[in-house]
Amino acid sequence: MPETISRREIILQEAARLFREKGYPAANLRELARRAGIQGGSIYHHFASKQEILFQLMDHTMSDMIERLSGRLEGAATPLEQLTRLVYFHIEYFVTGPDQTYITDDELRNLEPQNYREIVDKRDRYQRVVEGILTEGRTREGWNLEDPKLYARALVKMCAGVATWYKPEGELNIAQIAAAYTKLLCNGLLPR
Amino acid sequence: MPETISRREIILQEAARLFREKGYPAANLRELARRAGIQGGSIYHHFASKQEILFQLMDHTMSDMIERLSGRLEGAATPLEQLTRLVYFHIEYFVTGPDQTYITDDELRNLEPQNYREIVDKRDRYQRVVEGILTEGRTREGWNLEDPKLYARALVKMCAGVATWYKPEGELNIAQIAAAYTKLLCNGLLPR
Amino acid sequence: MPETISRREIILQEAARLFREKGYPAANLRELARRAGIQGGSIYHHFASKQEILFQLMDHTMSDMIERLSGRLEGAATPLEQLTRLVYFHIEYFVTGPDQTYITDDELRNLEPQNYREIVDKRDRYQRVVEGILTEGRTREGWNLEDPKLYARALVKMCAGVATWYKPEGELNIAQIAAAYTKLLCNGLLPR
Amino acid sequence: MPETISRREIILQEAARLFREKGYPAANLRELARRAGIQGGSIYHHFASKQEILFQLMDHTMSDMIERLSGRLEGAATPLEQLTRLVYFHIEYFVTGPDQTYITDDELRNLEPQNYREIVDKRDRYQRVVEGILTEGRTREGWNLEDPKLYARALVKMCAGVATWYKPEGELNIAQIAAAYTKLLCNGLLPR
DNA sequence: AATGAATGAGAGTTCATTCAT
DNA sequence: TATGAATGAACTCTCATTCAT
Repeated sequence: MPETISRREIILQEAARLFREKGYPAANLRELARRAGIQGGSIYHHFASKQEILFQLMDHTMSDMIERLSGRLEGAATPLEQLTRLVYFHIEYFVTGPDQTYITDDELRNLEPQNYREIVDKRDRYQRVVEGILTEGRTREGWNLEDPKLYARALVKMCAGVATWYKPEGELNIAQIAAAYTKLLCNGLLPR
Repeated sequence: MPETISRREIILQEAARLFREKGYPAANLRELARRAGIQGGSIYHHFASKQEILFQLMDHTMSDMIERLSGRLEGAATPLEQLTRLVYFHIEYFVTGPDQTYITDDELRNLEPQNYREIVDKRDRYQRVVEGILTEGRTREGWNLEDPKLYARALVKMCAGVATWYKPEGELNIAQIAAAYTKLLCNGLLPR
Repeated sequence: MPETISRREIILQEAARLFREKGYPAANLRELARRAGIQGGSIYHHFASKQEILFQLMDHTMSDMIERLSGRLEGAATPLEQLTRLVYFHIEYFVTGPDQTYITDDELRNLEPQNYREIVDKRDRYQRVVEGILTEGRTREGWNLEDPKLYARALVKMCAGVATWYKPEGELNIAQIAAAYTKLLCNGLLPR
Repeated sequence: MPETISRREIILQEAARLFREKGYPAANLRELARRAGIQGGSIYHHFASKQEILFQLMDHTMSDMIERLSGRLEGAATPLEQLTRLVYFHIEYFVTGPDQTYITDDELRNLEPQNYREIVDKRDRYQRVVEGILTEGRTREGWNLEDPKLYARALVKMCAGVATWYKPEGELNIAQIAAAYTKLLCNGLLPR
C-alpha cells in the first residue's frame, strides 16, 4: 500500500523548502518546477499563481498547527502541563515542521490583502490558545502575569526564534531546548 | 547651524524604511530613488550596488547597537540593573530605531558571503554582551540558568519580536512592555 | 519537405548579421529580438546570455571554416593547387559566409576568458592548416620562405581583409580577387 | 626645458590606449578620466563628446601617418626602395604607433557620417600613396601587377594585421617582419 | 496533465552628458 | 578649468504568467 503523493503535494512540499531557503520574493517558480520534476508552465495546472502557493502553504500550516497543538494539549490536566507541551510543540514545529509547512511573520507582507486577513485570523486563533493557557494558569494557579496577550507573544517569538539558529548537529536537541525554555518561563532567572 | 544631511544619508534612511516595508528583495531601487528625491541611476553615484546599501545599513546598525547598548549599560551596578536596561534598550531600538537603522535575521540570507560574515560577527559580539550579563548574574547573584547562550537567544528573540506587532497607538508603551518582559524573565510565571 | 529552421537558428543568423553591422558591444539584444521576430526576453529561452550567442557564433564559424576548408583541399594534388584553393576559400568565406557565420579578430577581446581560449585554439588549428600548405610547398617544391607561421598570418590577414571593402556590385568578383591575390603570393611584384 | 603636455593631449593619449584595449563602444569615459587624472565631467572642458575624441584621434592619426610616410619616402630613389620603406613604416606605425595614435578599420562604423567621410577621405589619400608606389613600379620597373588598388589593399591589410599578433618579447622584431613581408611581396613564394 | 516557446513588464545597473559650484 | 552630483535613456537579464500543441 504505497503512499501516493500527488504532484500538487510535491509542489507544495518543495515550495515550502524553497521559500524557507530564499524567501518568497526571491524564490523562482522555474526552480520550484525543477525541484518538483516538472516544467515551469506545468505549475499552473495545479495552482493559479505563485501567490496561491504561498497562501495554500500558510493556510495549511496554520490549520495544521492549530489542529496538532490541540491534539497535543489533549489530556493535559494542568496549565503547567499544557504550557510544557506547548513550548515543546511550538519549537519542534518550527524547527522540524512536516512537509508542506511554511510560516514566517516576515512573509505576511507578501500576502495579498484577502489572503493576509485569512492567515492573520488563523494566527490569532492560535495565539488565543496560547493566551488561554496563560489565563487559565493565572485563574487556577495564581500565575504571576498581568497581560496574557503580551506574554503569549513573548512566548511564541522566543520559541519560533529557535528555528533561526537551531542545527541538528548542535549540542542541544529539541527536548532539551524546550525544557530550558519552559523552566525560564516558569521560574525566571532570579533565585527563589 | 542646521544639521546638514547628505544625500547619501537620505538614501540610507529611506532604504531602511523601504526595506522594512517590503523586504530587501522586493524593494525597488527606482522607488528608493523617488523617495530620496533623485533619479534611479543617481543612487549609483553613492553606492556601488543594492547589496552595498543593505550591507551599509546592517553594518551601521550593528555597530550602532553595540555602541549604544554599551552606553546604556554604563553605571549599571548590578546584573539585574543591566538586564533591565538591556531589555528596555533592545525593544526600544527595534521598535523605534534611529534613521539608517535596519536589521532583520531574515535578511541575513540576502547578504553576499563576505558581507554575511561581517554582520554575523557583529551580531555575535552583541549576543555575547547579553550572555555576559546572564553569566555575571549567575556568578554574582546565583541566577538560575544553565546555558547563558541559550537564554541570551531567547531574550533577544522575545524583545526583537515586539517590533512585529507594536503600534504606537496601542495600549502599552515601550516602557510598559519592557517592564513586563523584564518581570517575566526575572520571576517567571509560577507564583513564589 | 521544406527545410525547417528553428528559432534558435534564426537568432544566430540575425545575430551574425547584427554583430557584423554594429559590432558585438554596440549590438542590442532588443534589436536582435525584433529582427528574429520575438520579444527581447525570449532570447533567453534559447541562450543564456549575449556572450553565449557570440561564442556559439564564433565557435560554429571556426568549426565550419575548418571543416569546409578541409573539404575544399581534398583532391588538391600539389601545394600550389592547395594554396590556390585556400586563398579562394578564405576570401569567399569572409565575404559571403553562410548564415550563422561570424568571426572577427577584433571581437576576440569581447570573449570571456574560457570562451576566448576555445576560439583561439580553433583559430590556431586553422592557421596550422595554412602553415602546413606553406611548409609542404617549401619541402616539396622549394618554395621561397623561411617562416611559414609568419607568412600564414600575412596570407590570412590579406584575404580576410577583403571583407572590409568588398562590394558585390564592384568591378571585381571574388574569383578575380582570389586569382590576383594568388598570383601576388606566388610570383611577387618583381618581374621574373 | 621640460616638455609641456597639455591635459588635452593627455586625454587623447589615454583615449588612444583605452580604445585600443576595449574598443570605442566598450570604452568608458569615466575610466578615461581616471587614467587622465581628472574627474569624468572635466573631459567636457576639452572635448564636446566621446565621438569627438574618437574623431580627433583618428583624424590626427591619419594626418600623422600621411605626413610621416611622406617623410620616410623622401630620398627613396626607386619604387623598390619606396616599397621597402613603406612596409616597414606601416608595420611599425601600427605596432608601436606614437601616443595619440589610433586607427582601426573596425571603428570606422562608429564614426558619425560627416566624421566618417573625413576619415575615409584621408585613408583613401594614404591608400593612393601606396597605389602610387605600385603604379610607379609597374611603369618604371615593369612590376608584375594589374590592379594597383587591389594590391595596395592587400599590402596594407597584411602589414596592419601584424599589430593583432605582434608581441615585443616575440622571436621576431619589426625590422625582421618587415623584411620578410617585403620579400614575399617582391618575390612571391615560387622559386625563380 | 504536461510541455516549452513566448510574452512583457520590470529589475539592477551603466554611462555619456549636463551643470551649479 | 575642474568638480562631483545628478540625469535619463538604454542596456542585459529575470521571471510570473500564458498558451498552442
